[in-house]
Amino acid sequence: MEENAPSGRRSGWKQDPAAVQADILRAATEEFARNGLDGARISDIAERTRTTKRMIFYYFQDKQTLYRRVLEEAYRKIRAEEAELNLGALPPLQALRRLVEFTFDHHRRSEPFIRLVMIENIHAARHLRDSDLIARVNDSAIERIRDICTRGQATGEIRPDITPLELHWMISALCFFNVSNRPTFGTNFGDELFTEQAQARLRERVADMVVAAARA
Amino acid sequence: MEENAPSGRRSGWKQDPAAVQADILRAATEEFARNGLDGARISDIAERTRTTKRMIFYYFQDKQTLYRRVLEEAYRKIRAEEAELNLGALPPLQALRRLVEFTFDHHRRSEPFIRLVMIENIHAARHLRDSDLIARVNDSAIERIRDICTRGQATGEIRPDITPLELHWMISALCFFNVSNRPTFGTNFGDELFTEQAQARLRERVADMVVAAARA
DNA sequence: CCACAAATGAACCATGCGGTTAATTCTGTC
DNA sequence: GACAGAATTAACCGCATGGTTCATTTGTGG
Repeated sequence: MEENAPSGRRSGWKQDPAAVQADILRAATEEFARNGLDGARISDIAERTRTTKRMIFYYFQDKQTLYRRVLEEAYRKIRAEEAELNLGALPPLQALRRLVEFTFDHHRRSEPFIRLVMIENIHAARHLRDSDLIARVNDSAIERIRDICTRGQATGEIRPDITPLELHWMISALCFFNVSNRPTFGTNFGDELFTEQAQARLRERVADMVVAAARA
Repeated sequence: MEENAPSGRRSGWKQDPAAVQADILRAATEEFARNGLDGARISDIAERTRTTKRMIFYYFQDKQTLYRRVLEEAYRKIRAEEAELNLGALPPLQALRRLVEFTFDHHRRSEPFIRLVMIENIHAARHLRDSDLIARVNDSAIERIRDICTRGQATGEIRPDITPLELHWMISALCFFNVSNRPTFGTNFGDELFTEQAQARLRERVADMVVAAARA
């Protein structure tokens, strides 16, 4: 009686549209992250799939729409991962440090997402702006910091003249750049900062910087 | 008797190859910075020029070569501008602060360059690596900081366990991100941080952060 | 089991675009 | 002022690539 969830187990079935779409989205994410919107080839995406080029246009109208869906999905996934972090139990400055460290690690593990954001910035966030789905997915990121701030400012541990948005900007800048600009930075100045040890050290330096910026 | 400099005044002359090449390079820089390597159209570049598409291939063999030349020229120009800054006269921490503030302002004014670097990062710095011209143009950036460090560490103002490379990384991250990710950041969280006042404030926050990270 | 829709496959199409050909005009030289 | 080589123009080309057409298969509800 109860119908299976669309992409659930359908053993015996020959068709599973939801799975096909998910498969396309996965392949497209890889391809767009690797080569950008213009650089990506639909036929290459198709080859990474268990289906054909035809189906890509069947489920997603055109290249731009597919790209937008990829972007939406990537944001959704990343924010969901971030949401798992529970900082409410920690004292404000410790929570902040933990958030920075987590973000540093998380960004390093999320190169495809970082690259999609880079690509979107090259395109002046045109497609991001077109997407209504994303709009309020990001608020949670700020809310998490706002909570830290209000708690910390109540106890006097955090200076009153800093905003959650500024803190988020700092954290993002340092953690994002570390992944996004590794190629040119490494080429220009060597890869010394990208060994495991150097990265661990950098991680603490970044945490120190942000905490120091917030401390009263 | 004395021949004019290639791109100098050639009034009366109908041909000026050097000027044509410079013109192409200028137009190509605009186009590549705006649309990326794949997004840029040679015909669009030609239209922004006083010459034709054919001449682009005549002077620069193909699209990739043109792009590489654009990249080289952009790096050369930017490092030349940065070199004008004279920090030797200032005490170490003051020099560092001045460097951060300068870099913050300079990056804001150099969006096309920032975008070229973003684009190059998307391409894993492939073309940058191909260019031998650029290799040691960047050393000066590190040397400038190294000088500050050695001076500051001699007097004990600067902590001994920080490297010029780390400082450069911090400065770059904060100043670069401010320009590179403005589109997505603004779209996701609003443009509050990008007003003149907020930017001025951010500029000081960034300077504080870096100086604090360096201070013993 | 039939009708109808959703899903799929193979072959095809239009054209934008990077790059070229070949002929023409400059410019400096002997 | 003729010759050689560089600079320039206009017209052209191949083909990769986004997107489509049309026919066929697969699944579902009556």
